[in-house]
Amino acid sequence: MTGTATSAEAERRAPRGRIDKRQAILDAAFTVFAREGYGQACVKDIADEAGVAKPTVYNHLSDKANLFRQAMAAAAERSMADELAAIERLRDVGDDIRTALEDVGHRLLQCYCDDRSWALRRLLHAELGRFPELLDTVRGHGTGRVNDALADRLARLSLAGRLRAGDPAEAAEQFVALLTGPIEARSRLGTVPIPDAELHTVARAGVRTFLRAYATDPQAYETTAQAADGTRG
Amino acid sequence: MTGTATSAEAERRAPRGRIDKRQAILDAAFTVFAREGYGQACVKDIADEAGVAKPTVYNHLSDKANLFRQAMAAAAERSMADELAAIERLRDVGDDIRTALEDVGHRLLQCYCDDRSWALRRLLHAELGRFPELLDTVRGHGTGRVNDALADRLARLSLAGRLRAGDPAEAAEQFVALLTGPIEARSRLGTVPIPDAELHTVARAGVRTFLRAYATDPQAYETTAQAADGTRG
DNA sequence: GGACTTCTGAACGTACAGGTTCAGATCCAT
DNA sequence: ATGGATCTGAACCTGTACGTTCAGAAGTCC
Repeated sequence: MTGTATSAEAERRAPRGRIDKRQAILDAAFTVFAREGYGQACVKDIADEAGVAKPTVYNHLSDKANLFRQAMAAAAERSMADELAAIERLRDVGDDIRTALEDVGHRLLQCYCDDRSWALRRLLHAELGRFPELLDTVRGHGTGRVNDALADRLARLSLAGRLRAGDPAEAAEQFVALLTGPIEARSRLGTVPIPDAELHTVARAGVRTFLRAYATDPQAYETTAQAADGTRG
Repeated sequence: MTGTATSAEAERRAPRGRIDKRQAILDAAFTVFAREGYGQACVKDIADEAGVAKPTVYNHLSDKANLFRQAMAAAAERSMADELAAIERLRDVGDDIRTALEDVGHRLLQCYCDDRSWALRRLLHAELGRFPELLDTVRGHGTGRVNDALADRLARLSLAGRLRAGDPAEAAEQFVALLTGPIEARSRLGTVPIPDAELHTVARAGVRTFLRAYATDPQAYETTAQAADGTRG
């Protein structure tokens, strides 16, 4: 479609003998798979998107299936790294747990609402039947590295007496659920962008409920102004 | 899978000419789409699954796309009816809100964990790009009929002074999130069956957190024994 | 510059799925 | 039983996508 030689095209074609086409192919593959789904995506489109000839794709990655697996793995790695980075912020909670949790919640929601992140989950759901091993690839082998990391942070907070004692894994589960659950519906499964203000609102609401249930002194937080959000579709 | 097979079998041998094959076709279509995904499912397989010739499929439902839409709509209707029925139980809460909520939570989780229900969500996620109108079909035009119904019930409970006042839609959102979030991970997106005991555990945990945050007198519930579950993968 | 590797573009073989056609069988109503 | 509707099974057409092949161009290393 964009096949005619524009200047942008010339630039993309410049490094021709380079070996780093692989990354471009994987990126393009994820883009196309995300747009079309595994079944409907065709390798030619991926090659075009990557600015590469079709045989080059088969040269670097043997199969369409393998191409899909690799692309998903790469996307998952990036996505997971972002979320883990967001959680790291809980390593040094100041005086205000509430603000810290809201901050982390907001960052997690930002990761979660990224286009690539939505696409990753959509493709995971979609192709789990055909690629069962994909679940471990994406979640990071276990209950999920994100949940585990969050559980670790919450456990430390419990130990420090800032949160109620209990199963940290369960608390992490519920914390994430309180954030992502509402987003799923509001964004219409990722098809509608959510303004950052609404992400804040959802994060605040989630953390409010979480703290009411998990704070050692829930009443302490009830004084804080919590109304007048009014961000709802 | 066996369900449709038997019904298809029964129809195949008894009345061959007359009968609404339509329902059999829609059932079979959903089964096959659930197993293969839209792109990889082929109409021949659906016809076979329904015990019907291929032209008959095209006779009743013009397109593969239309076939998909109709099959999804039918499955969604059934699924939504089940969930709404579960929520109806909140119309007459006795003395014990906690037990009532746990009961509803458990029933909702049972609906949610049904094979067809998982398949419906998987297909929705998967094909939302190609069939955007599907979201309204499945959720029931709006924030989701299930969420709305639940919000109605919670609003009444708030008005009766049994739950804290606040946005009922938000409470419903969070209630559902606290239930379904943990299930998503535990069942590995529906690929692993969850024993009913674990559903109970998750429902109890979700309701416990929900009530700590939303009950008018949270302390009243803290006396109840809540430990010794130990159901975790 | 020359040898070696990689990439390109286009063609090819193959397989398979969507959708149609048609003659014959089956069913329902009268 | 007869007529009309529906279903069947198989063949058929067509488009498309996977994966391969190959000659030649372009980059890389000596």
